[in-house]
Amino acid sequence: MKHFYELSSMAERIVDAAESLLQQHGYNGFSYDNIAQAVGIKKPSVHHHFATKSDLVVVTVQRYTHRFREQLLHIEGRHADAIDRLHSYAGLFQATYAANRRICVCGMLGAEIQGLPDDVAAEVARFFSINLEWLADGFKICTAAKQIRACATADALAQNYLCALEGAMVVGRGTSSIQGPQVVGTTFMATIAL
Amino acid sequence: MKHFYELSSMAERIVDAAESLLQQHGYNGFSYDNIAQAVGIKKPSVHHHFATKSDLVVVTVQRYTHRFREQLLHIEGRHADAIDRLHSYAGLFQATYAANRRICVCGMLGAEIQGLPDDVAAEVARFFSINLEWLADGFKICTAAKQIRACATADALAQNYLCALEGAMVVGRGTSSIQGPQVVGTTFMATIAL
DNA sequence: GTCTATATTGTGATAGAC
DNA sequence: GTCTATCACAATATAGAC
Repeated sequence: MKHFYELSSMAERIVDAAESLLQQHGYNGFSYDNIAQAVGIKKPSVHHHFATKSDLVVVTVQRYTHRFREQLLHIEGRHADAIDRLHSYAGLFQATYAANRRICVCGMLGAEIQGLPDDVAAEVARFFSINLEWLADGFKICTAAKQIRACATADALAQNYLCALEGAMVVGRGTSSIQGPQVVGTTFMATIAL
Repeated sequence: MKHFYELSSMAERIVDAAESLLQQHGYNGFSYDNIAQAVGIKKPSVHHHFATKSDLVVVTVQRYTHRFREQLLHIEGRHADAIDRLHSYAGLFQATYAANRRICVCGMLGAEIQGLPDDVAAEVARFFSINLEWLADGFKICTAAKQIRACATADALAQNYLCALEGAMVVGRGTSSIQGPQVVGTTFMATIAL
């Protein structure tokens, strides 16, 4: 399997298309032909770059997770305060949702997880683990610094925050809401504020 | 379109199968042949009961929503206290998730909403509206009775609670967690407790 | 790398016999 | 109500020419 660092420019465009289609229609909702049309080549040419659909999606999720980690680092660079970092975190989901109500790649794949290839499922689990760990670290700092009320463990708060944001994308879509995950994140942070 | 009240026993079994398949694989993840095998008839016989897939799914969601409302009424009958009612609400999601990690029919369809037939999308929106309204009423009572901290509006709390529970099913699946939405609901209620 | 052509299987849906 | 047979099409994937 190719690493997303060594993708040709066409392979990169294919992954771009796959990411977008995954966010809008899910694993079972797009085909190699959709990809082919999106990037302007024929179906078999897509197979030349990614032999199987599961290959393509694994690489797509790996790149998605990698970029997410870059964003987390970016937040750490911009905000010294843990509360500010956690607040900014919701902005990552908001930015995705604001782009034509796209949802998190792993939120979509999490819903579809039964019937997904094992290697895809493993990447989804990895994405959530990374996020839960990052969030838990943030909530630990807030708790230790007494910046939030001691109402739950850092792990439980991390889980709640992530679930609320992922759920906000799904519910927002279901209700055709223009309002995105940010407001849900803001409410959550308000409920645990001192 | 048939109403779910006047379904023959075979039609009922077909809707049972559709509900289960929707919760596990989503709209794009099951076929009429899957249904046929689940209930032990052939594919064209399924079409005899539900002419199109969108017909079948609309009726399935309508019945699902109806049963959910029955459960809400049941909760109101068992609990006089609004806090208890809201806590019980999470149990509805927990029961679904406990059955082989199934997720909410409308959580799944909400994620897939792009590309779904319009009449299906309308039923999904209706499910969420009903739930948000019921929850908002509960949080209004809690707020008025000063049973919770005044940290957000009742509408915002309702939205947060529903999103957290829907998200918990998706994230739980993605991480192969045995722990379900109940614990997320409990954490949320703890964060707004006095 | 890209293409045409094709294999194979699955899909939603219909016709018409029983 | 159920079946066999079939349609028209879309899916993932491969072979092999250019």
